[in-house]
Amino acid sequence: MIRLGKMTDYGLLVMSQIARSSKAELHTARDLAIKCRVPLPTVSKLLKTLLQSGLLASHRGIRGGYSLVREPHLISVAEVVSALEGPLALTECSTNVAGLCDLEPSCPIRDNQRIINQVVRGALEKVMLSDLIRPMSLAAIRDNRGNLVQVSLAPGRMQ
Amino acid sequence: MIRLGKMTDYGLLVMSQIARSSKAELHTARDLAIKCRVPLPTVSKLLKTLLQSGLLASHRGIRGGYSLVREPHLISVAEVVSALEGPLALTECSTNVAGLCDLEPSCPIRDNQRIINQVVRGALEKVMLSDLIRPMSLAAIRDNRGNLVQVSLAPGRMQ
DNA sequence: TCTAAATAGGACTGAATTAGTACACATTCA
DNA sequence: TGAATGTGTACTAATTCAGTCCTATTTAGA
Repeated sequence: MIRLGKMTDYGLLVMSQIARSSKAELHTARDLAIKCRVPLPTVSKLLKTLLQSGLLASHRGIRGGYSLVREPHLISVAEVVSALEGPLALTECSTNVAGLCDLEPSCPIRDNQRIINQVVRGALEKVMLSDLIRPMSLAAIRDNRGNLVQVSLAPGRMQ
Repeated sequence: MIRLGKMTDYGLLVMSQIARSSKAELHTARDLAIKCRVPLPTVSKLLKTLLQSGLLASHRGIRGGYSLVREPHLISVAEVVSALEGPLALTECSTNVAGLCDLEPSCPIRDNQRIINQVVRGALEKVMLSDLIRPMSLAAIRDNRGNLVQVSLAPGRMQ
């Protein structure tokens, strides 16, 4: 249905792992790799990216490690996804300077993308990291007003 | 931010093109290719896929062509995207039979995916094809109750 | 009944992207 | 000073995707 790269999956996994402990606690790349069962170099790469995006803080040197810069309920899935998928152009045309695209000035693709992006982004902004750290029991997310909304996890076509 | 393949973009474009005329009218692959400025073989491929997904009906032979099976306001973007992106496993693990994944039984990746998919799908189900066929002026989509909701198309980081 | 126009289906290829690895360097603390 | 840890860059292998081509089938009309 919607394609999140493997890296993004791992990233969410790593972030939730960090989110499970107290905010101040430091986690080394090695520890996270073991706990998440993801190869160390890959975790390391992820952590660097998340650091650069300002979602993590790092301490170097022996006894170093990574920690969240905010509480889990203040970090949205949208932020993590944005960080890892990059400021992504949906297709090359989104990055065109005006005039390059021969469908200009009323490029319908571009409009479609804008609409869809807006909708999807809005949806992901409502899911917070704290919603992901209860592995088995989540059945609701927060709506715009912070109220819990039922999420149907009914069996069925999952795409 | 979210990656829809080029094919999906084209697909939405083609679908909206068909949706612009009356439901009964037939459109040949050639016509659609010209109007959408997408290569004919590509359009042809798209149409076949959309046909198999039950979103289009076809008439063979000379004077043949494709038409929508439902009114544009009854076809959601989610349906078109599902049809074109395939019954997509977000990562390989979504298709595993139980036991293959060593993170079982409480695979957090899987749960994350389920949550995110649910949220995104819900969002895309609210955008109908008819919302895409007003290229320049769309500023609102329908919410769960069918009311128009403002969509902020403010300039800014578009991911 | 023949022909042209159109869909149907599958095989193939080149290119782009991504996941993952490796290595050299920098920093911190005991 | 040395060990543990993060930082940054470059590279490679694998996968996926977009796009093309070819051939069969169906239909309408001359």
